[in-house]
Amino acid sequence: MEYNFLDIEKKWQAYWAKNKTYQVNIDPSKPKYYVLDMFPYPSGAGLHVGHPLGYIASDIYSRFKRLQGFNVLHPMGYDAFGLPAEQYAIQTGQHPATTTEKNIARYREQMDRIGFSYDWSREVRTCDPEYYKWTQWAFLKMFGHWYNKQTQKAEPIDSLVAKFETEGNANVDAACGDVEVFTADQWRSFDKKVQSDILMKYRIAYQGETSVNWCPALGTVLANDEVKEGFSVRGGHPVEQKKMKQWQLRVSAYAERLLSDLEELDWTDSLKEMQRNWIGKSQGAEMIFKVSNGTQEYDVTIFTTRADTVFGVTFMVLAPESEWVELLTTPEQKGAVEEYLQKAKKKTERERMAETKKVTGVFSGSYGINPLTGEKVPVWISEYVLAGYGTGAIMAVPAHDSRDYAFAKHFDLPIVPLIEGCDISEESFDAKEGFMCNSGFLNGMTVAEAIPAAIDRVEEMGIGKRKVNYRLRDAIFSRQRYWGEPFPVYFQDGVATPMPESELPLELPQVDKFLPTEAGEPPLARAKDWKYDGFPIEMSTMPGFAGSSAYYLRYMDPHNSEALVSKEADEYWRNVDLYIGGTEHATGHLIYSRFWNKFLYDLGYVCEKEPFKKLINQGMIQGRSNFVYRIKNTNTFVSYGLKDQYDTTEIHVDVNIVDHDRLDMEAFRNWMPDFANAEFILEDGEYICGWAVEKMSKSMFNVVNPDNVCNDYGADTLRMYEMFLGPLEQSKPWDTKGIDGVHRFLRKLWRLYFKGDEYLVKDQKGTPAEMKVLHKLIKKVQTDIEAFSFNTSVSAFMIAINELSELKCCSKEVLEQIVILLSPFAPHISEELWEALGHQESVTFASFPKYVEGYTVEDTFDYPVSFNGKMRFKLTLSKSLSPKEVEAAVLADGNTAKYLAGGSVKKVIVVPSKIINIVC
RNA sequence: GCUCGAGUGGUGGAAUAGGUAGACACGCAGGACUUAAAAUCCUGUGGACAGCAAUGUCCGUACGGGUUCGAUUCCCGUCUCGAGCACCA
Repeated sequence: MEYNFLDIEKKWQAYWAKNKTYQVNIDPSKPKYYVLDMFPYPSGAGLHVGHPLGYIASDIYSRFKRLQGFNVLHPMGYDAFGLPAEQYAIQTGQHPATTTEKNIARYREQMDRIGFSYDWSREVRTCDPEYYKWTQWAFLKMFGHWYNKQTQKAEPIDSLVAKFETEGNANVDAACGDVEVFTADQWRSFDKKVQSDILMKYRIAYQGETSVNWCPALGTVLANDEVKEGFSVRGGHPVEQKKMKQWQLRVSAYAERLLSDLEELDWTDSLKEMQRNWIGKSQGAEMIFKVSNGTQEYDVTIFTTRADTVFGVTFMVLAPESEWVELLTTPEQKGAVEEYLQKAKKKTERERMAETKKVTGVFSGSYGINPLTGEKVPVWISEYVLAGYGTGAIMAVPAHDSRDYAFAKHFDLPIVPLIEGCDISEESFDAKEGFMCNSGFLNGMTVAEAIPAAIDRVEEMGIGKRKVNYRLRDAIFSRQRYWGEPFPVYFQDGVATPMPESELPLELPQVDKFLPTEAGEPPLARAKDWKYDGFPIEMSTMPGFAGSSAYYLRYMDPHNSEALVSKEADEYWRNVDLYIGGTEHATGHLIYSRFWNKFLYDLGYVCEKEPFKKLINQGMIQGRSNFVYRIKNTNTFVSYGLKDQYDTTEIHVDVNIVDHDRLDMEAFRNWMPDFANAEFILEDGEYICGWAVEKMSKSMFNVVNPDNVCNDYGADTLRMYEMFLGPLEQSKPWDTKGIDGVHRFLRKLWRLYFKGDEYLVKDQKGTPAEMKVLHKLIKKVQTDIEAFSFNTSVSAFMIAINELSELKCCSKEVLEQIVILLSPFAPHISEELWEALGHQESVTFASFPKYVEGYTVEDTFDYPVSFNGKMRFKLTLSKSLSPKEVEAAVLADGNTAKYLAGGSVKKVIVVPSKIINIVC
């Protein structure tokens, strides 16, 4: 029997499906382990070789954990709502559900060929009404709750209303928008609309006017993490700032918990750091400056992290969008200010970013009073102050802040140094070091001492207090699109009202077109009868991250129609033990999901406060592109080595018609009509292509399809090769030519069991030499898998199989365990060999072998030797030598001695009071 | 600009509580078996120098320093690449 991978893989994939080998159920007698992949968005292009990398790693780990006796939950599903399907629908008129369905079928087919051990009975799709029912349900819960800062958790909105009715809102410490203080009597006197507007400012899911990232080309708003450098992540269209009324999630309320709970997570430092930066905690103080516009005085609150520099304030700055601007602009400055505001408003986000170094601003006409010095300072308006951070107003200290410095230089404002000996002639001194000067009672202190001292004084004076600010903003939750979850909310006389939970799911309505209406309303405005009880239903839909925020919970209990997840399932599976996916979700999905989980935790629906215990970011697999070189204005192509002798253009060539960088010239002529008559200038009779590592994409003609690899080499080879390529977390280029080595390994393995039709395995014990190879391998594979170092374990397999081949190993005892060890990596061939060894049941249900320490250690001999009568050494030798010989070796040359005793020892290294290596 | 991470043969990459640098694999070169090819197997393969040879010597982990008997590994500085954030007061 030859190693016929095509038949073998087909056979076992069918077997697993038929026997439901990987279906799991709650089993309290076994420890659980939950391994999750970030579910894919099923795009029309299908999977390329890079996509399954993480899935293969998680599959290996899942299979490993099963062998160790864990009850492993390893599900898969589809993040199926999203822009590409909708854009395709706009172009073709096809319903997004149709294309999505088709793409999912294709993904499934491709995944099945690789032999994953998913429990497909638990599959979820975010676009399935039975699934998004629970997305909508969570939204309703968020709508029905507020965040109590005193208890640091979400509480029902009814409890808030009860408080308002009895004592007003003065003692309510909530994460909320700007609300005036009112008494219980006032509250009761408000009409329904006013009450509803006030409550809206407290809700965790709320509707509010805010500056949003508006993408005209896509006709929708986008979240901060969906925008990169002023362009949409999907499609790369320009994005501008616009004020709009939008649904939002009060993620900011959870900022502190999202930050502090990072500590207990087993994530990479870099990923935690990214989240910390995104949350952006900064400790400082708020301070009140009296500001007068000549006729009236106002209290303007500013935020600063450098309270110590208050003696160096020479001006103040307001954000253009700040509400103070209108109040503080004097009649004389009105014209200039308005002109400036107009200009600033017109700029897109992109332009603002491109001009960050350009200093712009305008004087308001008002003056503020420095509360500590009593000095009068001018109040300016400038774009460099952001309305959305802090209070939208700052005290400017040009000597110690580079932005203030640039502004002061540009508008010729005074600069007062506050730190002894600092040089501020060319740039500001931003470092927090040195001793204070020109600073009244702070003089002589270090910066570290002065900051708290200054805040203490400000608090004593009652003109400010300590304050922590976060950069994390609330998530904008509506999208003006069709292909997403509808909001289960309708508007009764302008009051947003939640639908009853019994109405869920609120299904997406049919529409004639997927475009916004001519009036600029979202596509849902096209739906007939988009009404509830005669009232209009919200027309935007939820963003992509809505459906992906709690999918890991749904896998625990995917068919439950009564709850997102039953108590029993939640308490058994708890949370994800191992999560594998790309780093691109660091500040999006992984923040939202944590927020969502914490919210449900507050409400008691889930029992763990963090969703993903351990997280690994797999690297990207890049493409390896090939090039041909066309001599300009001809149809002649010159080989790589000779291209410098001509004036050439580099052209991407399909990697599938190139083998080992040698071009198949006939295939090239047939590839595209343009090249039908191509002529070649060869070196040594071959056309050699150039190459480069680039992103794997259609336009670079470097896409390698996993189906082709499975056809040519088999899924087991693909799986092992992807792991062999390099460390999981590292980006690395795909290069098909290296795959032969892994394939050869599998064939060599096969030949240990079969030679032609002859079955070689004998029912006998392993020899000591064979047992040593086996147990070293067991130890290596186990520690490597536990450390996610899959590339080195593949190497270890290769070495072990080479050694066993050399030993002509035919022991059933040894070869059986080899199969178990290999089964996480190459499940198909393992099943086949396992069956050949006489087992009825799948190798999935075997147990992971235990190594015996005695077999895994080198043969060593310890010699206590004293040297120079002073030092004492312990030598570890790999060959037996007499103490005399060893002593001679050490004495031969003090520290680095050389000893040639019959060729058994080459080098002796002696380290005082340490172990010494002797190499044979 | 700030914050992380990384730089090792022709290629992908091994090896760090400091101890034979280049495991394993690809590629390349040579050989065996074949009419031939495929497949398989064997040998060599960082660089320089010396030798008929076994072998030996020196240089080598981005660059420059430091600690150490000993540094790819630890420390300081420089350069390059990658990722993230970016007027966050």
